[in-house]
This record gives sequence, structure tokens and C-alpha cells, in this order.
Amino acid sequence: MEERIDVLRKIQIALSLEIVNEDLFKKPLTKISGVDLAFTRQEAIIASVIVSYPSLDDLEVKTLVTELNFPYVPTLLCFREGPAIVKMINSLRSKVDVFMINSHGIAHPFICGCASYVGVLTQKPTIGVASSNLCSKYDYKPQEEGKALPVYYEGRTVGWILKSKAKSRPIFVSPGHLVGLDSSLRITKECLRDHKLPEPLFRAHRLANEEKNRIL
DNA sequence: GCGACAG
DNA sequence: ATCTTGTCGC
Repeated sequence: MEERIDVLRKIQIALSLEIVNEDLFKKPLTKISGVDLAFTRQEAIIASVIVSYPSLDDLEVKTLVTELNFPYVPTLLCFREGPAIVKMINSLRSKVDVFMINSHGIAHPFICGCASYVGVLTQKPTIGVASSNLCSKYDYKPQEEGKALPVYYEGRTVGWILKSKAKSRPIFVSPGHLVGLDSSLRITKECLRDHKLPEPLFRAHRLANEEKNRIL
């Protein structure tokens, strides 16, 4: 069992070497997809909401149901959710410029959060947005709405802690793949409206749960 | 050794 | 994440 984890660690480290944190997404940016999952006993409902950028109008919504085969293990989330997200991305008809994934990107102990994992496997630009911290260090939390402070891991900047909504806990943003550090924050901020999470993710989260309740 | 630990 | 009622606050 420990050997099993060792193999997965090596995969993460190998994938981390493939990550490119430069702005190689299409410009001007016109389509962003938020991807999130909801769970039932033995399956996952995965939702993608593609919105126009920067107007954020819904362009295409889609859900898929898939089986889960890997448990949730902190730092190994990509092996649980990654395959389903890749399946969703590969099934979309619209050409999406950047994917926002509900997870961390490079702000990960092995530099391989689920957003980075998905980006490398699909070679699509990705940004990771999480509601809580995993391994980053930061000096203090931003207090003013809209403000962000860098977060570090082993001495280098790997993302941001962003006060996305006045009376909510801050969120954690980190580039996944084919997106730079600054752009990951800028794009995320441009997608903020009335919720703590950026619109693509807020809508994908809501859609996944609506679909889950519908099929139950 | 102990605690912490995305979803 | 999920299982769950009411409840406090914007």
C-alpha cells in the first residue's frame, strides 16, 4: 500500500516537471469553463459551465455522471477527481480558453494539484481555485474585499490568498498549467460577481448539486 | 512522535 | 465532499 502511494508520488513529480506557468492561453480570452463535482454514494456528478469573458453570460452547460474508483486522500485528489474532469473537458464541443478547477494548482506539496494535473494531461490552460489552504504559507490574510496576498511554498510564490467577498473567508488561487501566476489572479478576480467563488465555479457547483438532487 | 491535510 | 433543522445575518 505504501508502494502504491510511492508510484503515485512519482507520477505527480513527473507531471509537475511538465507544468508551464506562462500565459499560453488564447488571447483575447473569450470563453472560460468552471468545473466542479458533487457526490452520491458511489458516483460523481461532474458539471461544466462555460461562460463568455468578460461578460460572464452562460454559453454552454453540461453534466456527466461517472463512477469513482479512488478514495479521497489529501494531496492525492487529482487521482480521484482528475480522470472525471479530463473526461468532461474532452467531451466539450465549445473551444474553451481557460478552465477553472475547484482545487489547487501548483500550490501543492508535490506541485501537482488537481488543476495542474488536469492541465498537463489535456494540455489545456487551467487555474486552481480552492476554499481552503493545503500547504501554502502566507504572512497574513487580506482583509479588504478584492485584495490578494501571495502565498508561498518552499520559498517561492505559488499562488494567492484572495479576499473575494467581504464577509467570507478568503479563497486560494494558483495557476494550474499554461497560465502565469499574475494571470491566474487577474482572471479569477475578473470572474467575481456576487459570490465568494468566481462565477464559473459558483455556477458549476450549483449545477452539479442540482443534477445530483434530480437523479436521486 | 504529533498534528495537519484541496474535495 | 456527504449526512442534516433550524437559525442568524445580510
